[in-house]
Amino acid sequence: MDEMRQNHNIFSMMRISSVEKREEKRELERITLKTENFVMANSTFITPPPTTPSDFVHMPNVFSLSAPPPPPTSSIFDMMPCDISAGGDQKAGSLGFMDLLEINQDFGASASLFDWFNQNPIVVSPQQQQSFVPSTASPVLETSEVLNNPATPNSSASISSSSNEVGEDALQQVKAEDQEEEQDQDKNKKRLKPKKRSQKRLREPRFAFMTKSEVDHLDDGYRWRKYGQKAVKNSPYPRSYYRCTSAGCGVKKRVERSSDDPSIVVTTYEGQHIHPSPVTPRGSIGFLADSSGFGAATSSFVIPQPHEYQQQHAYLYSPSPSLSFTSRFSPSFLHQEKRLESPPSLLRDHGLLQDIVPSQMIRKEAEEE
DNA sequence: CGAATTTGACCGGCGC
DNA sequence: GCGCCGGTCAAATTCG
Repeated sequence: MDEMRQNHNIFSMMRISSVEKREEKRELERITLKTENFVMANSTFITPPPTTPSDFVHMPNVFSLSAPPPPPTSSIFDMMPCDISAGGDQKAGSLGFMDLLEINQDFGASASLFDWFNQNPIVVSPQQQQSFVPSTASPVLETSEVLNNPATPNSSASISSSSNEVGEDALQQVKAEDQEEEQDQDKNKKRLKPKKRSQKRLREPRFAFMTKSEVDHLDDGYRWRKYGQKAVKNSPYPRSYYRCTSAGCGVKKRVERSSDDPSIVVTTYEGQHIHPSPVTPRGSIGFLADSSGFGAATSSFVIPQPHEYQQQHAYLYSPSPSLSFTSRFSPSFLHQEKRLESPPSLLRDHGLLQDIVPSQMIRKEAEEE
């Protein structure tokens, strides 16, 4: 486990809307791949310690597509191809990969990310998800597909109510219909019997990570079962689909390798684990065991943050007050180093934290002000 | 032998 | 309506 983990270095992540317009999705993917050109060109990321993904970057799923990508640098921060202020999916999202990374979090007054989520239920209605207008609205939104996950006791499902009831009704109706149809068609072989698919699929919040790894399927402490693989358009590399093997847990993830840079793996989580990680990595507890960010988080990780990093995060993720979620949420992804037992200087020696404060970033900050 | 993976078919949404 | 495409299913196959 640790060994595998050490071979993976997450250098970016982005949040992905659960209800994406295809256009947005394609653009997102395009940009996602583009980012690889900006990332850590000089870094090898072979053996980061388990707690080193200091190059974690939070990226809202809806980028400012018009924003030109930054020039290539070796900085993890410079790679961000988007204007965070463009808003984006502000739902609470998946964080499970943090488990793998043993990343510590700090959510201000909250004892943990999970606590923070509990205190700040963030969900997005499909309408809101589709528009994603950078707004000054509170990140706390109403109704979410998240709520449609019947097996998500720890999520903010309590807000959902009506949508859930409707969903259950529909499900029962669909089930009844399925029974009838299956009786008629069960003699048919493969794939001819209609399944519950007739129910409109409701997407869970998605959360994507870009990692630099030679291994496609990153070990994040959960057990996954591969259920599909598809060729990716414009890419020689296939996309693999995995599902959490725990009973009742509908978390999925898909893994694909960048066509531009085969060393880069894009892992997208969807849904929320309803169970703790079956494999609890050393020093990993609490919400980290939940890849969705909502689930079975119980512990707290409140570790003093280096002031300098907070400043960076403020710059990176809260260019506007409207991003209260993002600005509070995402910076913590950059705080993995908080938990490091070794000082940052050590990491720099390994090339892990170098350029953590790129000069270019500082310039940008000055420009924006 | 059970679990996991592979893989081609199928489903459903979406754009034209 | 049709075709494309992402996502899923499930039988067949492989693996441990």
